[in-house]
Amino acid sequence: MAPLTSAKTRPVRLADIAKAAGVSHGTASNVFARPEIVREEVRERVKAAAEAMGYGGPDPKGRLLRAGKVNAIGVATAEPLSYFFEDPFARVMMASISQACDATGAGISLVSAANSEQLAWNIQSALVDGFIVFCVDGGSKLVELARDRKLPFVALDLDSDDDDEAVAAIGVDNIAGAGLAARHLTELGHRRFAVLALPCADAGFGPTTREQMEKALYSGTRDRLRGYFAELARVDIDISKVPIYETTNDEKSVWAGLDHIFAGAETPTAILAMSDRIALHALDWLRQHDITVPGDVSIVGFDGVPEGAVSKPPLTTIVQPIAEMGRLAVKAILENDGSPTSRQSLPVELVVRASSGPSPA
Amino acid sequence: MAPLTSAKTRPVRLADIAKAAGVSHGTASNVFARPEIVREEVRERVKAAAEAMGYGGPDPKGRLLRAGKVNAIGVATAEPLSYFFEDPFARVMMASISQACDATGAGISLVSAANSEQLAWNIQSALVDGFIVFCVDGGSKLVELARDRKLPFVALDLDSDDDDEAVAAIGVDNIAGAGLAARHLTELGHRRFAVLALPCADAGFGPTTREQMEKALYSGTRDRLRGYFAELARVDIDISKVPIYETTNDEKSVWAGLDHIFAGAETPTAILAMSDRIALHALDWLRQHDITVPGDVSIVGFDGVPEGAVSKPPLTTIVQPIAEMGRLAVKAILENDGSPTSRQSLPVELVVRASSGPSPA
DNA sequence: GCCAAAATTTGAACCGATCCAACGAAAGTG
DNA sequence: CACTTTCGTTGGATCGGTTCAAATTTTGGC
Repeated sequence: MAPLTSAKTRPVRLADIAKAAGVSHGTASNVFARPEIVREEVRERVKAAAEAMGYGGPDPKGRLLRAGKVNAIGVATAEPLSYFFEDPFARVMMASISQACDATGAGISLVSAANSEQLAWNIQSALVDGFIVFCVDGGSKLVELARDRKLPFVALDLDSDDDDEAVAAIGVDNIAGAGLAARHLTELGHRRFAVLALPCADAGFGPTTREQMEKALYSGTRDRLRGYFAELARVDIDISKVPIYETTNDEKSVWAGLDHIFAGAETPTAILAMSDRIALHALDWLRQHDITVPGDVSIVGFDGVPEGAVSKPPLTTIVQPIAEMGRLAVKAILENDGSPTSRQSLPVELVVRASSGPSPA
Repeated sequence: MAPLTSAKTRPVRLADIAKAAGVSHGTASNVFARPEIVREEVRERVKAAAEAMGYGGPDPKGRLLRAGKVNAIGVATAEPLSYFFEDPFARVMMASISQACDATGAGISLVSAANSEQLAWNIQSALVDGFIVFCVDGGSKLVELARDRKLPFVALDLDSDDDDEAVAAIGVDNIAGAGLAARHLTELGHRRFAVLALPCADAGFGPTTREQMEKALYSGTRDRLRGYFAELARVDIDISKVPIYETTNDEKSVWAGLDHIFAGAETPTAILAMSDRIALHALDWLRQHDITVPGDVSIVGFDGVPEGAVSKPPLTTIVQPIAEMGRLAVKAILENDGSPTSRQSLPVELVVRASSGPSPA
């Protein structure tokens, strides 16, 4: 084949325009990186050559290798990428992370490890200066992978049991928070409880037990349950009778859970929901079944997402300092050069709104 | 200074462990990239060396340069990064973009060009295989920068006037959509209108005019206005009397706009809101001022965000095929090797819900 | 017009990997 | 035993830039 035009249009490199302009590539590089140190005449010549050859500026790929810094932080989760835009908790967290990044000019790379095949690879090949790992589920595997990259990283809401390793982690005291929720309801006179739990095992939902929940993948789940039950036990409620329904944090499983719970003879007057998302779906179910909140049933969520403030009725919940957590996480990545800092546990707060009231009993 | 331990802990490179294991760097590379072609004994030796020296696997920076593909697409906007998580329209769009990316295993890099200093740099240095540009505002500058990278890119909702250049763009027919909204209201008998507009000039809000709006930075704004007025004029409404209030798409400016509009002697019975976000804020204002919707005032939004379906009352709006747009955009990036494809205009649809009704007059 | 100082430009080294042609050794074949 | 294959390994080229010490040109002073 004779060269028709130029066959494969191989992208123009800096070296090409250097040659075309008759300067060394060192000078060509300077034209783009530090134009002020290049004589004007030469600068114009190089720029003209670049223009003529359709050169789109120095390729960041090349620069990266030398500079070392990507100027972006990776946010990793074991959920699909859309989790970041659909889950209320994640959204609030991401909004605060992104504000912190904006302030410093850093970019954000979203990396998902939803299927375990790509999981490892996505994390291993992410071009980032550090990781923030969302540990909602399958956290420890993610943390391990992220740590193997030897980059600065922070785990959000890491497994509290997992502190054998010195990893930086930012979380809240789930046990105390759950205790707060339970106590709020017992103080209102409730004695018949039900728990709508976050996922425990892989991708299933249905009634479960305390023993089962102790194996939860994500320790936040475990800790919240422990917190609930410690408080209920404290006021002599027979915790063996409290139904626990494991959900997948979505409408379908929550509704199935409530179908199940309210099918029993002795229906609860108080529901402990492990996330606001669960609680909000529950509110929908209760409304559709003409069960008044908080008249017939009280419900307390967990997280403190903005939607909870405008739901019908507004949700009593345990609010996490989500924005603060995001800010701290970014700060930890950007200021930390790799060495793990200590784990931080932030306080949670009970915010009483209209979804909880005195027991009807 | 005598070398205490090893001074600056320079990160371990593949070459280091190759030396330590007594193999060539080619073989060391194979151990990680294609372990099956390396003899087991050697493989183990190299892995052991890597482990011992704390090597975190091949650095993607290096690989990138050779491989060329980043396996991530960049999503750019002139808004702050948090826009992606806070704006309802952006969220829905991002959710669909991220689903498409998940399906192909691509990552997502969020790049913001909120302040014009970083603007250029952030886009120029983003490590991505292509760009999806959100053109809500300041679109053309962004598009220009993105195009200069000579990477595949797609503009979402690009300026309709800007088609002098062959850029791939995916958008909706804003004029037709706005026309649909206006016609819906005129068919309900409305004659007194007000328009709550999207930002037109830089970062300001207040009453404005049609002439002013023609200069809108973002042509979607311009086109929607044209669509509204073309329809109103068609049914002989005196469009010179229709107040236009420019908002910044947030609560404060929308409320100020309504304060302004309803302070006048002849209050409107129908409000054309250029975005659902504006419409939803307006709904709040109207409720607080005991103006019933749609009894006293009808309102029609634009975009079709999910929140509109659950507002009080549910919002009549022009829905854009947001998910479809996201899917097409990702497809265009991933399948396109750089050459711009044609612009596509997707159809919009009027969805009548409860925020619009017959004129009270 | 000569020399030192200042301003530019050069070219090689480097960033951290992957890829591949070539080579050596072990295994298989006649 | 010489002769192909096959398998594993090597080392150099390459990706596309940045950086910096040294070389070169300009400028300024006298």
